[in-house]
Amino acid sequence: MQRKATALDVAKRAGVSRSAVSLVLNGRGDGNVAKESQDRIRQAAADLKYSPNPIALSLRNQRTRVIGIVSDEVVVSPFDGNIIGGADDVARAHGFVTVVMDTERDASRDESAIETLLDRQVDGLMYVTVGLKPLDVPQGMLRVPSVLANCFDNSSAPRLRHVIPDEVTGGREATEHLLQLGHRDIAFLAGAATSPAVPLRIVGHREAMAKAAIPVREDRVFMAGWDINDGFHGAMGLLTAAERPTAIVCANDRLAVGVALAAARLGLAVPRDLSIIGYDDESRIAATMVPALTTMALPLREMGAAAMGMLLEQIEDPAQRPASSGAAGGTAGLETMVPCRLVVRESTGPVPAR
Amino acid sequence: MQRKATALDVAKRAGVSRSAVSLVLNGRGDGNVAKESQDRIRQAAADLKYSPNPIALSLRNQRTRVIGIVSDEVVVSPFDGNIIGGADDVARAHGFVTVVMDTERDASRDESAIETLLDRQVDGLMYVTVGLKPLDVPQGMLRVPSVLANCFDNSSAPRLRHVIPDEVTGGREATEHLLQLGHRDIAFLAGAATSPAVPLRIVGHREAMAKAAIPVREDRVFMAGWDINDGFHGAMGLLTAAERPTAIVCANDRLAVGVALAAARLGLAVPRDLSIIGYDDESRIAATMVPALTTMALPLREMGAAAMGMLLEQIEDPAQRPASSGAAGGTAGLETMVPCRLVVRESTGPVPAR
DNA sequence: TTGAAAGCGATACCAT
DNA sequence: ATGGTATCGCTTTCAA
Repeated sequence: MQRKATALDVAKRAGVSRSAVSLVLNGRGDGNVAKESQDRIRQAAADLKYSPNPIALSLRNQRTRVIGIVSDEVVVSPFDGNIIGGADDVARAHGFVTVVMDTERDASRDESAIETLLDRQVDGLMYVTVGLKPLDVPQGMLRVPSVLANCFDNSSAPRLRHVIPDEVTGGREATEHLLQLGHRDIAFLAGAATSPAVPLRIVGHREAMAKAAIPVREDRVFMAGWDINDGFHGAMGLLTAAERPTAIVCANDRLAVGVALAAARLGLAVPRDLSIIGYDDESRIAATMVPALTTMALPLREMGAAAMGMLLEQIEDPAQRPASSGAAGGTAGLETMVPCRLVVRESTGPVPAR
Repeated sequence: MQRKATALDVAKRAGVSRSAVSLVLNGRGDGNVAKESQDRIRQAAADLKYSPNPIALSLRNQRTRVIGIVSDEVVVSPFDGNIIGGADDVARAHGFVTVVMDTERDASRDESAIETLLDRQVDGLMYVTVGLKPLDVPQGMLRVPSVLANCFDNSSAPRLRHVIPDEVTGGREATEHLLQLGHRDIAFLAGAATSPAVPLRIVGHREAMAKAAIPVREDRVFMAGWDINDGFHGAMGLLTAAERPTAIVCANDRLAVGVALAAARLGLAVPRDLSIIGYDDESRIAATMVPALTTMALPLREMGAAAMGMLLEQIEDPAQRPASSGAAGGTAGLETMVPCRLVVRESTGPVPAR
């Protein structure tokens, strides 16, 4: 691997000094370097395929154009990494590179991941989680511009901007979709109480029911868990009771798969006898289910893109950093919510005549 | 963010020169620096929490201790990123950092991702894919030590080492498991012909059948696709025929979900009436299916770890690079196979008495 | 308009 | 045993 061309090589070839090369290639040529020198320099740079060495640049400028992303388990888990995808898109478009460190669900690795990244002089930091969750913000994140995606600062005086999905509206619209189809007895299979998304989605559900003036039966809303078997067992209970709901909202798509399995086992046709709606729009699950799953899609890409946008802004213009803008308490100015999107497929239909 | 301590700060505090600091902190103190100076230096370094600036180190040493990982869609897709997880473990243990760039299934981004990484002076490169596949190795990968994980050099004269799962054995052992349970009429729902894993798994299946002296009915083995609906439709065909198989091997776990859905709809109990075996051991799918899915697990972590191990070896000892070792053609010395692992759960059982 | 020189932070060689 | 100095590649200030 022969060495790359340096600014000195370009300078020699163009018959000028290194400084001239630097000026011209950074657009500060006019008024400093003769027009024809400029042309020769640009030509030489092109000939040699010159591009400045980012390492030297970093050392000199004290900025690396690297954004560190720490994730709880986005990379390693089977969940869609689209938050990171969306973030990376935006970073790349601005000439930044992202480096991702996954702590694999081990919160004790947070600090060290951040330190490693900080040590490598990243210009900014982003923390991404698979599911909505409160985060004990690692100390190090306060030392450079930072932002949170799908999680939020758990401290009493939050300091970091965060981008999260609008779960309440998501929950409400899912139920509203069912209501519009004429359903009145709607069950809600929630996930686990440990996720802050769950109560929010339930609030949305209740709002929709209230607006339609339908009382919510308490035995129709319960924590089930997040997995296929949880959905299966939850649904078996619901569907073998004397009076069964005509529709079930699930807090994720895997629960919905379990529900579908239960329905099939009980000889219930979906959506003829039972409507099912999922949450997440998990790729390779929701769209190809039988029947294809109606679901509330999480705006992962948008969240990642929005978070990265905010971060880059802070980096280019440090005045933007919320830390300095004061006004203690409350997540007010720090929170950005992105709407979820209902994807209607085939697992929901009109309420059965009875 | 006040600036970090530099070697000069340490030198001043210890009352010595920068060179002494460098020597001592790099273990080359003995015989060069007085014992007590050494102590003072180490003390000062500890006091100031000194750690060398990696950027400056990179510039000086022309090695960054960064490994670039390019993936087709490991990050963005809902597939398990454990290859990357395993690779990263090993890298971290050796003081390397990985930076992952996902091309999101757009092969035209390969070269530019590699160039970006090379430009940033990564010490080595690894290409990771979600499924086994032939790869048009990006030119740039030949310029630094590189390795392939879950994919292989598609050229006529392969030059890069690669680590892949032993698919033939995987396919064989899946079928053997069923054979041991007494099944004789076993169907094989393969994925799509575009994946090189498919023919290999089928070869394994045929080997097992041949060893048991059972002829393979051609209508029992076919390309179905990879998704839930593909499994569903494939199984509906198989299970509504006059003579139905007592077991179905699926080329992945989502196919198996589809098969289970079909079985449930047809009133067939699993595994009493039908045994199902999956492939991949997809987390959050296989283990929590109803019934829990017996499946052939891919050794993702091991593959990533093995690949990274080979890569780091090449980096530390350039003589290891296969490019130089010659002996054209054949993937012989370049290929490392890692065995798959059968995970027995509840979707397989003894063949039904008839 | 141009080039020389200082630094960014670290290492390694070479005199002392 | 020790410290001065060149070097990695680049930008930027300052003199000419």
